[in-house]
Formats: sequence, C-alpha cells, structure tokens
Amino acid sequence: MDYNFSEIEKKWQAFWEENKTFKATEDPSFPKNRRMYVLDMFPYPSGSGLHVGHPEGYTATDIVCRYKRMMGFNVLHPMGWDAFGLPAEQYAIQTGTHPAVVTNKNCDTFRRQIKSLGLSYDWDREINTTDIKYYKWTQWIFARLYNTWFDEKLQKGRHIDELDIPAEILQEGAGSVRAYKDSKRLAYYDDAQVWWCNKCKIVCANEEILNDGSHEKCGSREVERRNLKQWMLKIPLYAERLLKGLDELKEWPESVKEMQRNWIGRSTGAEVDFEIDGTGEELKLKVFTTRPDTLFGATYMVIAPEHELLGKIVIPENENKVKQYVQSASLKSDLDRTDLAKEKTGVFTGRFALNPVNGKKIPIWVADYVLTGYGTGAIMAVPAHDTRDFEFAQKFGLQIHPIMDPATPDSELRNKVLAGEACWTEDGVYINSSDDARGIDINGLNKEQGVARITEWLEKRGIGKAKVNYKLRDWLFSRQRYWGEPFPVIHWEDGEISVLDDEELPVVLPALEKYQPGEKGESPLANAGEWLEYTDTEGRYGPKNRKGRRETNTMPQWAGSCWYYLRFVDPNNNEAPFSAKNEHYWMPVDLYIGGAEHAVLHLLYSRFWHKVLFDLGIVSTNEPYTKLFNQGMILAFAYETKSGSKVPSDEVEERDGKFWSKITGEELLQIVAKMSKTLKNVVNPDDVVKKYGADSLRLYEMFMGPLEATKPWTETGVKGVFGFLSRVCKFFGETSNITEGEENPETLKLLHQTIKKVQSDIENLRFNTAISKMMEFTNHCMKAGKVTANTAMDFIKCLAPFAPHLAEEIWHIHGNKETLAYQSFPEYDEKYLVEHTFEYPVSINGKLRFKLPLPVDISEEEIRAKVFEHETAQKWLSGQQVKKVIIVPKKIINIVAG
RNA sequence: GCCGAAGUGGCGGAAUUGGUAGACGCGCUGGACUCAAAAUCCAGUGGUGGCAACACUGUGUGGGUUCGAGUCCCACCUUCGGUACCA
Repeated sequence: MDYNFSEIEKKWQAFWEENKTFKATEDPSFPKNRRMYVLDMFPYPSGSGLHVGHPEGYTATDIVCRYKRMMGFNVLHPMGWDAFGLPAEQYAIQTGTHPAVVTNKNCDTFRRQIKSLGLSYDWDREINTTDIKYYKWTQWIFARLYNTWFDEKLQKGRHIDELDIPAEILQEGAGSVRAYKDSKRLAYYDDAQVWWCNKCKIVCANEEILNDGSHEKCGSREVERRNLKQWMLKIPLYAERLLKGLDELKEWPESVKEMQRNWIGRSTGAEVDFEIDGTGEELKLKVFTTRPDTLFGATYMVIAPEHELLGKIVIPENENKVKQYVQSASLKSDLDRTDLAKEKTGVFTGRFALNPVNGKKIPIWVADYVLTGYGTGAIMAVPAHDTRDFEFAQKFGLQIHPIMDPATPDSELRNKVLAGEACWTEDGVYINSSDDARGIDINGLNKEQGVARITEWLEKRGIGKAKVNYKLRDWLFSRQRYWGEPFPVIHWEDGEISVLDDEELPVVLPALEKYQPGEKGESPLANAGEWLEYTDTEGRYGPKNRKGRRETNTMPQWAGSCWYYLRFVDPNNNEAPFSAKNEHYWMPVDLYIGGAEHAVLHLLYSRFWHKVLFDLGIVSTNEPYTKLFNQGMILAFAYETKSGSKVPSDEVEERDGKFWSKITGEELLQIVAKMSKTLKNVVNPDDVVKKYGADSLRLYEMFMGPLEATKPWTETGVKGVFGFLSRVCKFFGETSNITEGEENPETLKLLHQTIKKVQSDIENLRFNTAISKMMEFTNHCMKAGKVTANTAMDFIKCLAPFAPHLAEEIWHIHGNKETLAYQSFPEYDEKYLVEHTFEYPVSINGKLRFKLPLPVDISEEEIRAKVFEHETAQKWLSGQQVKKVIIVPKKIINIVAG
C-alpha cells in the first residue's frame, strides 16, 4: 500500500473528533491507581504560531497517554492557552484593536496547528486564561490569598478571621485591628521598587534594562528605580514548606530541585543589633550575619544605598557625597552593579557604630554591594574572614583584624592571614576573641563552637538572636498593564482597601478606546472612565454609599498559569473553580512535561499557591505535580562568517559539503543555534506536516535523541523516519504479506523483544530507543517476507502511540472495526525471550580475540575446556602461562596469561 | 567566579549501569532497476596497514583503580545552561 499520509491523517483526525475518542470522564469504576493525569505546560499563543520546539513535549506526553489508555488507564490529557501577555497589548496600542481579538486569532492558529498533529487531547476541556469564566476564579484565588495569614507555629496558612488579635491592639480600636490584620495577610499593598523610564513614562521589566543602564525600547538612559504602590505576595513565609516539600518529590529531576533550593536560599546565622554612636537618638542598626562568631573581627559596617536609616546616619558634612552616591546607585541596573563587581564602590557616612562584643567604634559605610532586599540591608564587615569585605577594605584602606588562626598546612598563607594580608573563610581556631568586661570568650574554639557560643551570648544579652534567612523575596504581583486579570480591589476615598466579595466577581476588563498607559505610569485601566468608579450602596464593606476607585493594576502572567492544572479537572464549573469531587478524582498531576526555563519561577509560584489552597482545604494534595520532566530545546543549523557574524539560512548554499554565502560568496561555518527570526532558521511544523505528515513529525521529534537533550533539527532526519513509516505502510498495510499458521520463531522472539523494549522505554520516557527497536523489527519482517496476523497486529499496537494515524489505518485494513485507541497493549512473554546459546566474547589479557557460541546451561568447567580447545586461544596462549580465567556467565570470558 | 549538565564515527545518537564500543537513523561509496533522473531495493562504511585472514589503534586530555573502564576515582581542557557582590 502506498503511504498516503495526508489522506490517512485527515481521515483519522476527523474520526477521533467526531467520536470524541479522547474525552475524559470521571468514571468511578476506575480505581485511583488506574487514573492518569498527564499535563503539558500550556503555551502562550504568540502571533508567529507553533515552531517545532512546541510539539516535542506534546508528542512525548501524547505517547504516554495513548500507551496508558491501551494499558487500561483512564487518562486526562488537556490543553489550553496562557493567553494574557504583552505582545497583544502592544499591538493594541499601535492599532487600537482589542487584545482579545488578536489573542483569539492566535489561539485559533495554535489550535489548528496542534490538532493537525493528532495529539489526543480532550478538547472539551480547553481553557483560556483570558476567558472571563476562567479569570473570575483567578480573582477568587487572589481573594483567598488576601484573606489568609500564615501561622508560624502551625506552619500553615489560615483564614484571617482565625487570627488572634493581641489585647493591646484591640484596645487601640478598629483602625489598629484593621492595620494589624493587613500586616498579616499573604497579599499586601505597599511601596515597591520598580524600574521607571523617565522618557517613556512607564514602568519597565528588569530584562528591558540593558547592561549600560539604558532602556531597551527607547534607548535613553533616563531609567531609575522608583517606589510605586504595588501588590506583593509573601511567598517567603512558605519558604520552609517549599524547601521541605522538595524532598518528597522523588520523581523530579535532582537538578530542578537543586535550582529551587538555591533560589529559596536558606541560610542560618544571627541578627545582631549595633548601636549607632552620637546621633542623640537611640538608633540601632540591625544586621544579619551567617558568621556571628566573627564579631570580634568586624571593623566596619556597610548599609545599602536604599536603607531607611541612611538619612539619620549620614553626618551633615557627608550628605552631599552620600546623596550623589545613592543617586548613581539608583541609576545602575543589576547587571551594571555586577560589572563593577571587581571594582567595589562606596562612601563613608561619617558615622560610627559600636561593636557589641567589645564596644569599639567602627565606621559605617554605604555601598551598593549590599542589597536592600536581602537580610536587613546592612552588614557587619569582617574583612579578615570574608572575601568581599576584604576586597572593599583593601580598596578603601579600612582596618583588617584577623580573629581566627587558619587550619591550614600552608604556613605562608597562614602568616599572611595573621598579618591581615589575606582572607580566610574556612575553619580554624579563634584568637583575639574575648572581652572580660562583657563576659565573652571564644578563643581556642572552632567555628561550630564559636557560632553557638556567641549566638547564646547575644540572646542572653538581648542584642541578637539566632535567625534563619531566605534569599527568596516577596513576590511583586502587579503590573501596570491592561491585558491581565483585574484585581478585585477597591481603594476607598478614605484610604482603606477592600477586596470584593465573591458574589461581585468577576471584575471584567472594560473595553477601552485607547490602550496607552495612564498618567504617571498607571495601567491603561486608569483611562477606563466610569468603570473606575465604585459606590458601596449597600454598605457591604463599610459605611453606606462610600465611594471608591477600582484598582487599575492587573495581575502578572504567572497568575493564570499558577492554577490552570486545577481548572482542567472541571473546566466548565460556574459555581466554583473546580469541584472537590473532580479534584479528588484526578489530582495530583501524574506527569508534567515542559521546558527547563520554567524550572524555578513558574514551578515555585504554582507550588506556593497550591500549598495555600491546601492549607485552606481547597485542594487535597500537598504538592501539585508528582513527576516532572524537562524536555530539551530544539535548535537548528545556522551559519556564520569567519568573523562570527550570523548569516540568515536563506542566504546560504551548500556545495561539496561546505557552506557559502549566496551574496558575498564567502565560505561560512555551520553552527547550531536557537531558532530565531533574525537567523531565519525557524522550522514551522505546518511545512513538515505538509511534506511528510504528522506521524513523521512526531516520530522524528522523538527519534532525534533523548527527550531531555538539546538537539538540532535536520530535514534529512525527518526523511529518515518518513522512510521507515513508508516501509511499515508498505509491508504491514498489505494483507497479502499475512500468513496463516505458526509464526517463525526468530520473528516471534524479536516481536517480544520489541514489545518489552517499547513498553519499558515509554515508561522511562526514552522514546528514541523504542523507535530504533521498531525499525529493527520492521527490517526483519521485510526480510522474512511474511508474518502472521497476530504478529502484525501486535506490532501495530506498539507503533500506535507513536504514529497513531498510520496505526489506525493499518489496524482497519486488517478488518478491525473499533478504534485502536483503547485496544489493550500487547504483553510480552518471557518464554520467547529465553536464549539457549550465548556467543561469548573471549578476551586474552583484556583484548577481544575471538567469539565462541556456547549453550547457556553448561558448567564453567565445560566452558573452560571449550575455550582452550579453540585454535585462536591456542595461538595466543602458546608459550604463555595461564594465570587466571574469568568467566562471567552470559557476559564474557577473559584469560589472563603471561 | 560559583552551581549544574555534557564531551563517543563525517552527522544525530546506542551501549542491559564495570563485561563484544559505534545499535538505529542520516550521510557517503558501490551495485540493481531506469533511455535517464528521482524514488525504491541490495551490499559496504570509526581510523591506519593488508588482496585477504588478520593486526594495530580508537569514547575531550593526562594519570589511577580493576582480570576488564565510554561507564568508577583524581587533575585538567572545552562546550552548553543557570546565576549574579546573598552578608
């Protein structure tokens, strides 16, 4: 039979759609361990459509789903759109088109393209984060976050109504109670630092700020950090839970867990208060340190340029200098600060602090190597035992006071450290670390003992305490954009804030005439006229007829993707985000596949929301995703000149295995690079489907290499698997190749090997080797000429998850009426896999000399005898003495002689 | 700098986890079919030497452990990804 893929694929896609073959139902007859929820990271539907990178993960999950259905599982496999995002909004600014129009168009393209690949999604569950029926529930979840506080003792989020209000707060009245509650909520509204472009008058993202401190879009250097009122989420409160939870995730890649651990960045140490000298007030500077044991070596302090006490600390004479420094620091991008890493900057405030362990006066500096977002925004500097402090002290001629005798055999290094000429951060024995008057002495102790002793002393004196610190910061959860979920929030004219009751949801995005940002960098929603106004006619949130203004910020793109996996279990529910029944039925997600770029942020944010929902009893599992897998990136060949400049792929021609520029005639180098518009090396799946069919595309994506590897796309590779499918079609699609009676034992053995290999490779997501085994089997069958119907059908079932269209077609050619999708996957029988002989490789002194087929059940004695009988063995052993014979049954024979 | 992953034919990649290196596919070479080409089919294909049998050599580099190392250990080199002064 000719392989008419386009006809076959059209036919079966229509069949599956008409028959709703892949519709998932909450059928109670499947026990929990026979249900499977397989999820892809849903895409942002960009205007350029799918590229061949998308179907890689989608094909992998599809193979697993189709296989699991054949294994008798009830499978949930949904798809949707993460459709809020900046490009649609920018298009709206330029053209005045509502972003929803563009978004829907893009979704249509994505849907059409994905459907053309024959992926077995249940399209009745399609969701879209920009759908009002969806984002109503995103707002609902935000309201839950707002109304939750974190009980440190129970390590659990609880409803704000369960918060105990201290008696003194109660006494102060309703205002204080409200403020107290607000200070405990997981979501809060406060000043936060954002990048601000003075020219564009808008807030910009970190990535828009270039290395030289200029704004990517307008090129001006008029960018600075500004404080703006923002919504923030207190994710650090869940740091410990998020960290511990990683240990339970046995089926997550270790590398992803490691990245999340580093991101959370737990470190233990102490907070210490330093008195500030001579301000006339009782001012204290709080620092966090992981090395409280080195307090005796603290010779100066550094505070961040943004530190709130800076104004009070600076002495009048230094004010100008410091102001200038702070100003220049605010103009630096993070990368700029980094570039200056080797060249540390800072200025002296003119003020001194008192070292609590010995009362010595130490200068307070301001420097941008101290960050306001980490710890307390201030450090004690111990140049003798901290590399950065050492560099800084050397540059500015600050005192270096060693307090630890290094435990090192390198006496030169040791002497340098003791002379204050080198820095030592490892363990050793303390020196110069006692103060009789204050009753503290750690001389002679080691690091571990020193940390414990000093921390205990600080706590007893009430000037410090042991403290766990996290790198993880509060999550800035608002954007000054139109195309995002509106916050269900009212700002009252009296300054109070309310989150709307559930009955008032959704807050629908109003249509606008113009999508330009509002005055002072506000979201375009600030132009929404009447929509902005809110009057509390019923007195729901306070006094009757109080007037307010709606929140004009919107939520970031993360919001919709933080919980979409939950909506899929019950996507059309209008009463709740999802029913408990369906949540119990499907959750947690059994397999989650997506790109490695989401290893930290998306996965951490979504675990955070999930844990809050778990604490509130809204979901039943502690973690959302049982097994996670990161697919690798698909790259494409690109070309560059000798000098390294890139040449678009359509300006390249190949001659004699070399590459030449069509324009300059210069010889070019072939390199492997990310697909990009500028390199013109983007491969569109539509073209591949048209030329070779969806089954070939699917198969090639999987055959290229291991799923997790990054690998380059080649069209000749697609041709290769296309050839394979054509042979399959030609041989198995032809009923005259089917024979009656017993199957040939060789074929039967290879068939059962194939079944076994395909099965275990799918379970382990190693699709490339499964495919090569099927190729081997097909090659064998074509040589054999004929196979039995059983053999052919078992093989077609193995192929079905990979190339479902062709498999269905062949299945039906052989007279079957039902869809192949729910036929049971063949079982292999060990009895066909048993080998009766084994061809032993025989090595002499580790070098392979000959091969010797032997029955597997003979004794070592017999093997020995047979080996020494062999003429090649005699040749190599003549004149040698045999010292040892190693026989590993069914593996190898090695003779040691000399 | 630090963390992580990886270096195997001309190319993408296999290798039962310490036991025959190069499965499978691409490419290439030769042959069949054809007036010819494409397609298809058959055979060969790590390198060096040899008509061949065969021998030597070979998994980034240099050491080591072992009867035996692509796989384990030590040092180094290269590439890719992540990260940015984290106190």
